[in-house]
Amino acid sequence: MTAAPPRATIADVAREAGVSKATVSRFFNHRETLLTPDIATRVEKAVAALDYSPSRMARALKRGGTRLIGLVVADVTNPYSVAMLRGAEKACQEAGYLLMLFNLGNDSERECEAMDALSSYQVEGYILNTLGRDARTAARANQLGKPIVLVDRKHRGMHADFVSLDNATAIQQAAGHLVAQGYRELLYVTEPIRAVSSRIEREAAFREFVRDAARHDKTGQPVAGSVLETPDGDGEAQLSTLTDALRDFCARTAGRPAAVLSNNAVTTLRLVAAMARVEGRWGETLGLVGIDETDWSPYVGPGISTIAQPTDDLGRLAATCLIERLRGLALPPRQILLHGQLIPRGSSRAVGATKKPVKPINKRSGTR
Amino acid sequence: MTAAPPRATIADVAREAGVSKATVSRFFNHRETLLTPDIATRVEKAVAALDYSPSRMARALKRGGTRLIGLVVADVTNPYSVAMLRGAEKACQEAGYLLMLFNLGNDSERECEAMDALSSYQVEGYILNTLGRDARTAARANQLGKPIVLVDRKHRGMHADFVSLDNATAIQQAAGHLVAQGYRELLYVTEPIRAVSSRIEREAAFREFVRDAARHDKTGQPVAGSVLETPDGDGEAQLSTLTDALRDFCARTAGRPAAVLSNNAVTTLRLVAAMARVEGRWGETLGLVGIDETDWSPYVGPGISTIAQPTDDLGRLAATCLIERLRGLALPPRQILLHGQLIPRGSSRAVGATKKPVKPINKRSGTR
DNA sequence: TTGTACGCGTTATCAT
DNA sequence: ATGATAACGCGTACAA
Repeated sequence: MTAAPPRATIADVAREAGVSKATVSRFFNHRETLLTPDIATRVEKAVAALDYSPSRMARALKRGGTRLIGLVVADVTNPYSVAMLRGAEKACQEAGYLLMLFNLGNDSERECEAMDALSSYQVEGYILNTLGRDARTAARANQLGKPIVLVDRKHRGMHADFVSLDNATAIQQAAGHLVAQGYRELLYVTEPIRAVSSRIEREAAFREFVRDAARHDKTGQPVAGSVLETPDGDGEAQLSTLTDALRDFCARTAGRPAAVLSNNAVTTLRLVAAMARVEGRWGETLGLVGIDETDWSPYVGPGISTIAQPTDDLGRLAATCLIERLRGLALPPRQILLHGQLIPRGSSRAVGATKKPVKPINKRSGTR
Repeated sequence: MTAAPPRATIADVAREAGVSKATVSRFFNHRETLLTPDIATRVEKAVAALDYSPSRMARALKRGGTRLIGLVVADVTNPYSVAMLRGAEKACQEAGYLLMLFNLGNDSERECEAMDALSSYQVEGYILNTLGRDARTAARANQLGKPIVLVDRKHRGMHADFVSLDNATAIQQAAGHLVAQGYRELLYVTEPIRAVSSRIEREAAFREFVRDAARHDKTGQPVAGSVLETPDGDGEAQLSTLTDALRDFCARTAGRPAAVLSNNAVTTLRLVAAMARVEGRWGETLGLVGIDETDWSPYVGPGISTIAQPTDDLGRLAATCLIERLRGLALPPRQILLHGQLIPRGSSRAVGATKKPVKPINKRSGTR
């Protein structure tokens, strides 16, 4: 086996073609405008012969601009992250950018580490889908002076574009659907809220919904709501706590149609696991609608009703936003919110509920 | 808003500390061995003051070695890919490498494109989880002269390490389990096999299992098996074809306990969708065991029996293998196969079946 | 239109 | 132990 032949350099091509390095460089950067067809083909042949392609490293060093975008993601295991990653990666590729991936594994301590690692490769900008607790990160980020797009989670003190689901509307869709289906006792289950902006917004929207529903009630069947944060961890302890909470909720609301609204896909899955231990069934014992559509939503129990996020669009938009900035767009930070889409299934088909048509919207809200 | 301050360079630090660039460089690369404590602290201060960190680009240009690894993945949407991505990314980070991600979106045409894009950034090696149809890729890859690790799918003609599930054993585990549970009619459902090595191996293993079972049968209840390739596409047409096939299989095997063995998680989900249209239930009408464990396996129907792949280990091993090569390990291509683990659930609990204990092994097989 | 020469930020070699 | 300098591969003034 022969040793690896070193990569051909611009000098090799120049020699092979009998021209200068500058000419070869021009062949790649200004081919049409300032090159003789004769010479161009000579270079072309040499390039093909040596299988040469310019080193992005060297190019970036000279010209600036690595065409690299850093993507920091809180947890690659989260289906939401992957789905939006997919959209972002696609948009980047189309614009000639490549993605450098850094996964936090839900460890917020490593936010700074991630930014630094990415920064040392001169990424031109960042797409951040992170935890948001760490104040140092914001300082670090602003200091970097590179454009940033935040996805799903705002970071306090960070001066950046923001792309996300319209959380308030999504919660209204979900809760409104449940009420329309006849449920009157609502339980909002969320992961520990901490300082995660999307969790804060969703919980706030839920509380507001309940307040409004109570205020405007004329049916004499007022809507009641409460909130449950799932305990930390991932194991048996958490599951049994959740199971107890579900049992408790059932008991507490006996006689009134009750339903659960789930924070996201991770929570929904935990709820499903807990329900498997309760002597009950989604849609009969308890209603359920969860934020985040997944592969399995249609097939678990009677089908889980969801609010589907336009994950692909979110990722695409995040990338697009960033690339616009890289091209020089100088606007104050934008906020782009996309609507989710309610997908009603068996888990929210209350007994004797009135049927309501689905409203399949997904338009972009205004930017500000 | 002030313009972005340009990144501090080694020269800036040198000036600030009143030393030469060489000294600053030494501070980062050979600090302990050849630097006066006095000078070292001066440099340290300057570095902190300017928030300097060396440019990996420039370093790579001079020294070679970008500490970058290219990861080409056939489809980020596939849970298997993501799971192994997670393991790989973690191992890379721990070894000081970063991952550049390229997603093929199941478009094998772009294999070469991916390699080239990654190569232009001077990635030091590749982890490939790709389609394997494209012969050009192998040539391209070998030409690059950089180490490569193949995950899950061999590439004909490609000279590289290979990390994968032990497909033959996995199929034996799955099929053996089904037979032990009393099923006698087996249907192996797979995505279009084409030239994908893992699909070929699994199908071959299935056929072999059936042959052996027939040969050694002494019960008078011989095992029969057949194979079904799912049609291409993703839509309604595919689903109804699959549904018909399932119905047909049920009819054909009426009276004998029948079960389906699924190629991977994607196929399993399609089977689940199809079964939802058939007047039947997994584990009662038909048995089912699928390769790939997923989040939802325990909660769909009576629970889907699976062969769980050690995805995290696979990813980690792939990265580790590659990094060993980068550090100079010169061995002939290795083949590392990991065992899966059977997770029996309701979908394979045949009526009156004998209970068998789970064998929770996951040891590495020999390398060759 | 093409070639020459310099600099991007870093590390390695050679002096000191 | 530290400093000056060349070189890595490339793009771009500037000169021809």
